Order: sequence, then C-alpha cells, then structure tokens
Amino acid sequence: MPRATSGMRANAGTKGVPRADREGQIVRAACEVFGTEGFAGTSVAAVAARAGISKPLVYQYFGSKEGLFSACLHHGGAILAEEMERIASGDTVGLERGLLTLNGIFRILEPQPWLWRLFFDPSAPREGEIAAAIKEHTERITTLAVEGVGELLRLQGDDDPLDIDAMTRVWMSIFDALVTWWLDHPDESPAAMTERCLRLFTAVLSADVPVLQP
Amino acid sequence: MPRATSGMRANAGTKGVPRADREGQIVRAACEVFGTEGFAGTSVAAVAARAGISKPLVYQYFGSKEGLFSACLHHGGAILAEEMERIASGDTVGLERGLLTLNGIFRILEPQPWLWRLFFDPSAPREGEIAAAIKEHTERITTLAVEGVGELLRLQGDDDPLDIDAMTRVWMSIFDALVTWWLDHPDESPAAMTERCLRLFTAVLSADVPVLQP
DNA sequence: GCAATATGACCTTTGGGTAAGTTACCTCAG
DNA sequence: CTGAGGTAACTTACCCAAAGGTCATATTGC
Repeated sequence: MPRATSGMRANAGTKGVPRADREGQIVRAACEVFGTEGFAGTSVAAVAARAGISKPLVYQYFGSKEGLFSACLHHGGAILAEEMERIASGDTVGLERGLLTLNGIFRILEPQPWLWRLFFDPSAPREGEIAAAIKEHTERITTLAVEGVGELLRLQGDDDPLDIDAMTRVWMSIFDALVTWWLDHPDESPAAMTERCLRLFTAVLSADVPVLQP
Repeated sequence: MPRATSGMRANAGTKGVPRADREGQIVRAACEVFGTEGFAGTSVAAVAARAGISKPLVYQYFGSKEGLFSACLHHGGAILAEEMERIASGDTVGLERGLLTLNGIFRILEPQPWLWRLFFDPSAPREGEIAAAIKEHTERITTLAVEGVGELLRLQGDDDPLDIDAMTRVWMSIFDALVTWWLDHPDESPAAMTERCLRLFTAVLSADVPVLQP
C-alpha cells in the first residue's frame, strides 16, 4: 500500500507537505517508536504524535498498523543492507572486513540505533506481510554477513552451514552490543571506539583455545 | 505478594489445588507466554488459558499484569543466577569458564528456553517494580560475567575497566545471540549446542589478528 | 470544481481489572 | 454424627480505558 508519488504530475495541487515527504517523516518517527517500544508496545497515536501529525493521516498513507510497521522494515532494511553491500563490494576479507563493516554500521546506526531492533522484535506478528518483510530483509543482511563469516570459518576448516548461521548471528549481535555500549558512553570518540574494538579483538584472539570436558 | 502457604495449618480448608502449587503453575505458564510474545504482546487472559484457569485467579494471586511479570522475573532470574554462581564457584578460568557457563545455561534452558528473553524485552515497562526486578537480576548476572571477563582480559594484559565493561556487554550479547539462535533450532540438544560453540570459538581463536588501517 | 493534504469526532474491539457469587472442604457445637 | 458456619479456591459476568480503525469535513492550490 505505501506508495511514493506515482503516475500523475508529482506534487500537483497540494496544501500541505507532499505525500512522499510526509511518508518519510512518518516512517522515520515510526521506526524510532517501534524500535524502542516494540510492535505490540507501540500505538499508532504515539507515532502520529511523534511525527507531529494526526492518526488518520497515518492510516490514509499506510492503511494499518501492520502496513506502517512493514514500511519501517523496508526503510530500515534498505539502509542497513546498502551500507553492508557497499563494504562487501570492497576487497578486504576475514576479520579485517569484519572491523570495516563494524565501522560502517557504527556510522549508520549512531543517529538511529533503534533500526536494528525492528528485526528482532518478539512482539511482532509472526505471520502475514510483516513476517515476510522481516524474513526478506534479515535474509538479505544475513546473506552478506554469512558471506564474510563463512569465508572466515572456511579458512579455519569449518564449513558446516549451521555453524556459519549461528556464527553470523553472534557476529551481528556483537554490532548491537558495541553500538549500545557506545551510546552509553557518548564521550568516547569514534577513533577511540575503533581502537577499543581492535584491542578487545586482539585480547580475545590471543587467548588459549579451551579444551572440552563436561 | 506471592507467598507460599504461611501462618496457618498448611493447606486448611481447600477445594482445589493449594495456592503455592497453583502459583507455580501460573508462573511457569506466564514465563512461557511472556518470554515468547513479549510483555506488551501478552494478555493475562492468554496466560490464564495456558495455565488452564480463569483470569481472576491470576489477579487474586498476583494483583496485576506487572505483578505477574515481576514474579516471572524473580522465578527465571533465580534459576539462571544460581546456575551461573554454581559454575563461578568452580576453579576454571578464561574461555574455558565461559564455555562451561554456556553449557550449564543451555542445560537449564533446554526445557524452558524462553526464560532468557524475559530480561531482554523491549516492551517491558522501564520504570517501577518491573524495571527494578530486571535491573536486580541482570546486575546479579552481570556481576558474574564481569568477574569472568575481567579475569580473561587481565590474563591478556588488559585491565582497562572500560574495556572490561564493553567486553562484558559483548560477551553477554554473544550469549544472547547463541541462546536466540538455539530458540530457532529447537531440535538441537544442549550437548550438541555446546560442541557447536566450542567449534566456533576454536575457529575464531585460530584466525589471524587483523591490522588496523581505516 | 477538483484533487491532495489534513483533521476532529466517532465507532468497535481488546484487554486490564473487579464485584459478587459458587463450590468443596474443614472445624466444631450440639 | 451432623449440620451450621467459616474459609480457601475458583468462576461468571461485568466495567472501563485504551487503542485500532473509519467518516465526514475543512482547507488550499491548480
């Protein structure tokens, strides 16, 4: 349902903000509220208030709460995927590529950290349009991460697809943890943050491999 | 508010299930629903149905939806913290202790994986009794994690408190990712899960340390 | 006049919470 | 032993505020 200005002369006969612009405002506001309060915890009225407009306009443009959430998923998913694809198109590999991606995602997520949470919301509907959108975008993002992580694991002689899948999830959640930590320590400069990450990586990497005996 | 049978002769004059037992049943059902649907996504009626009783009984025993959720947090928090403390009291250190902890938690979580999610619910109230309960139990767990992580980093010659703090967050988030992944792959046994983790740790640890040049 | 933007007022459902009553078992006076 | 009264366990039926969703209407540029 959510459509940008289409067929006709763009922006013909209008009093207020053109639909495409307004849709953008609403979606950005909605991403913030959905991402911080969760799908079930968010009311459409709250989103409207946040966007500075009235509830019916949201329904006029997005049809339903689910339609609005779906638009948010497409908005956030595109932003994240494009950045990751940009970095993936470079020629770095292994953990170095990991650090580069981390850096890029940091920059993208810094002003809007809640985007990430849209895709991991337990209170989101698990069937229908929303489930499909979540699946579509997590798969798109995950595909890129899987590519990098798979490369790394294969380099170490592990090519179990489930291992790669799990490791990808771990890798992605590390992003979340580091960004969240950063937001809680705003006096930290990006450079210092990157250094810190490298230090932590180094420390963990130089630890001894444990032996198993449960 | 939730109290076991107290003062009087235990279980005097009763028709149905004794209160303490019933409370246990309700809390277990509630943990499952809250943990899978999120706080905002859960209705008390749904919990009552799951527990096989009526809604007012829930209110009679727990006072409110928040009271019920709070009881769940204490129930789950105690279970998790006790297991982690048990392992912390052993004498393993570094990554080995990390793996042991993972193994223990996986075993605990196998029949009730949703317990973990209670403490990372974005739709849960962020003030009042619930916020306090979440804080109390996550801090109890975090303290243990900080202990283990700090030990690991100091072994590698890093004793920056901020590094330890950040690394703890990363570690717990790794933990979270692995548990979440597991929730999506329920046919995996705890033992298999632990093996997988060991395999992943090993692979990553034997990778080369990256060089910085952004 | 027509089309696009925008809203106040309204309808309907959901869900947290409650009032009041019912059932079964216990105790104890007669 | 028995039945009246007490109490814990439990439910049906309800209230009401909040939230999803809709409608009629206002405003303005072409």
